[in-house]
Amino acid sequence: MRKSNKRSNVMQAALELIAERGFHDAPMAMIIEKAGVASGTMYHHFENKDILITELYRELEEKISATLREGYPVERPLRGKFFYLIRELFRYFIKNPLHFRYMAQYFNSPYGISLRRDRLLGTPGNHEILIDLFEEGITQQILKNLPVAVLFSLALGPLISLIRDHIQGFVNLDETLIKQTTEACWDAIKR
Amino acid sequence: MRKSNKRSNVMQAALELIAERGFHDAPMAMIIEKAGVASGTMYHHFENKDILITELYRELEEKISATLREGYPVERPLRGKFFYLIRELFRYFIKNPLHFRYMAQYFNSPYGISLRRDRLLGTPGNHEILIDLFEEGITQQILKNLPVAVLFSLALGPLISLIRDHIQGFVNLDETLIKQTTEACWDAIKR
Amino acid sequence: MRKSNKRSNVMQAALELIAERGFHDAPMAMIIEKAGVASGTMYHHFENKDILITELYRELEEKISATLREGYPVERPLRGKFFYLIRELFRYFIKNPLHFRYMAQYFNSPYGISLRRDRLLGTPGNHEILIDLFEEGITQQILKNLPVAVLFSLALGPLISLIRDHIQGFVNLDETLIKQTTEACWDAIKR
Amino acid sequence: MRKSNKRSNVMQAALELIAERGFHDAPMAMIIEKAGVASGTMYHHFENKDILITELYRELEEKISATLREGYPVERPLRGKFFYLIRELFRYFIKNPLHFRYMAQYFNSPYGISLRRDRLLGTPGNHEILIDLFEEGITQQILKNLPVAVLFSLALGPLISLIRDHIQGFVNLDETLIKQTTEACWDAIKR
DNA sequence: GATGAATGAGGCTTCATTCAT
DNA sequence: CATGAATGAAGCCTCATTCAT
Repeated sequence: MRKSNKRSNVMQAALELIAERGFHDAPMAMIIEKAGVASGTMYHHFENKDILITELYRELEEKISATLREGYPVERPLRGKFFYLIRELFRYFIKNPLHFRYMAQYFNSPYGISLRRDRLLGTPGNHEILIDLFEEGITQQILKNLPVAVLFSLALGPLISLIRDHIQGFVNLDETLIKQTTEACWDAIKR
Repeated sequence: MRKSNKRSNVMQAALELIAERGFHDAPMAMIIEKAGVASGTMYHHFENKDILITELYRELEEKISATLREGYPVERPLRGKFFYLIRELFRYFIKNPLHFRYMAQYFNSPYGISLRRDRLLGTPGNHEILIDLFEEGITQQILKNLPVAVLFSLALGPLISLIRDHIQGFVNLDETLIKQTTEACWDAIKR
Repeated sequence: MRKSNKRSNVMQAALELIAERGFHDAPMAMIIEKAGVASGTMYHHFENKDILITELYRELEEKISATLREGYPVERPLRGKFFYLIRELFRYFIKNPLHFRYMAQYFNSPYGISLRRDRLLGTPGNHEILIDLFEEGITQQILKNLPVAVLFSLALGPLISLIRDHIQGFVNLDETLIKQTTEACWDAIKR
Repeated sequence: MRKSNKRSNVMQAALELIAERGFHDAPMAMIIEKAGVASGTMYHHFENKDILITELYRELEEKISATLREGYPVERPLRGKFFYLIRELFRYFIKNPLHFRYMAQYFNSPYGISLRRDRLLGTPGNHEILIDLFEEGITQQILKNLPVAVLFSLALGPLISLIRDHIQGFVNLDETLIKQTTEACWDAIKR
């Protein structure tokens, strides 16, 4: 007997509507209708709109995090780990453009504006993976001796920007381009 | 010929409120009150909320654009021009954090989501400056042979990410760090 | 034969919440939670909110009534009986302030507004005790020759008013003050 | 040009509906409709339902207060002043039963439960008139030496109780009965 | 008897906008 | 140009109640 699927219907509807129309223009009533539930049911599961929005963000974050951890090449050298993470992120968001749009909105709205790591990579788990990576790289003198936040931005800033272009249809990110871009990011951070 | 005082009061109030609270949480009534005008006056100057928002966006864009063009080193070599542009952008947004927040929201909302250059650099003018720069660099084999959109992302993605961190207080972008970051971006795009 | 535990939990929760917050601000869900039962259980015992409210009123009324009848001095003269009733009412409500607040609300709401004796003394039993007392007093020319309703008000109006003040902390009704007040009420009704 | 009569339309509608149906069962939409205004207009004048309710209470209080002060017999002896006040209160509420019902509900709901002087006589002005009266009476040894709150209750408790009975049709308060009742109240408080 | 997810009518309020002055 | 009372559609959420387990 599966755990209430009304709840996940709501989440899916919210994801689609908010990603496509924005927080403002995705009224509760619209989400409710798309989810095929009663309004009371919505509020039975999510106390209010803010909580729905935040909860949905957390769920997406967790999914991404799990994806990245899944095949993380613990054994490979630093460069290999870096390439793995960036490539998987590219793939994930190309495959799940709604997740990208949702998170981008979240981070650029008052909901997420004050979140640390507004890099579409918020899970403590992932965050630490990258921090460890960067710190290790600095110590080993493989990476530039810059604040970790700067390395983050150099590595992930272009990714965010490009995925948006790809979703909007301004670029076509194929595997070759992903690889080349990742290499360019590596050039930015490496010594 | 000074534009109406009331009008600029409205724009300033809108900038502050929207930057800090988001479009969805900055109702006309609130902007009206903060601006110290009557609601009728507001609609006298701006036909509706969308127009206010767009108008404000255009004004900010024009300011940034003017700033960048002002001291543009037409004579210097490509690398020097690139460093100039990136550095001035950093400086501008550090000096005008509300402009950054406003534009970031604009680009990540349905208002601006479909704008071509969602890189806080939307003006045709600037846009062309950078396009020319990149195309010239590719031809001269100074820059990597990548789509211009990718070079854009490599150059401006980190900037956006870092300025947000700086505004949020997660990094402190001083001139040294700005220079180092710009160099790293150059490493990313140069051959 | 003890009535279901759940049932009395519900009644106690309803008493407390309604007395303190009013009918309109004591939703079923809140009573349900405070009672520690499931919503289905609530409706198992009380068909709907109105019935719960009325049922609770009846229960309180019966308790007060029983208290008054318990030591009623059948033998003592009229004045003694009157003093007994007033004193016991004072004592009861001072000891059970929530009962007072509940009943006060009940009588002043559409639920009880049309009840004959809106004097916190609704039971036929008690009602008749007082009616008999007053009618006897009139006949014996001990009490003023006024409509019974007027005697009621002269005797119980001050009581209601004072108990509220006491519960609110504006007066401190000790035994001395109770006695003095009762005497004053007697002055009001006696010839 | 009269001051907005929309506002007073709203107040009148609220008075009638709430007095007759109770706070719960007088939804804003119903008041709005009866007042013949748009919902926005309602909220233009009254921030929310609570404020409407409180504001209405204050207005009624002020009206009563003004009525009592109007012909207050400053020159007459204490007893005459007392009779004047009680009689005028009787008359006022008999003439304005909706005011009585509204205030009774207000005092017995969480809105007014914590108000001092829940004696349908809340204005500082009036309140002081009665306090002065009682204190003077105590000093002059005309009245019983009881706390002022007790004298209040003895004087006004019966009035409240009787007016309700009158409005409900259980008694018919004519001038004779008013006079007799007032005399009984005087008996209660006088030495 | 007991549970709690689900329901949906309806309540309160917001908010962009209009219009008479 | 400026004012601010008025508008009403629409948004968010509550709440008594039901029903399958």
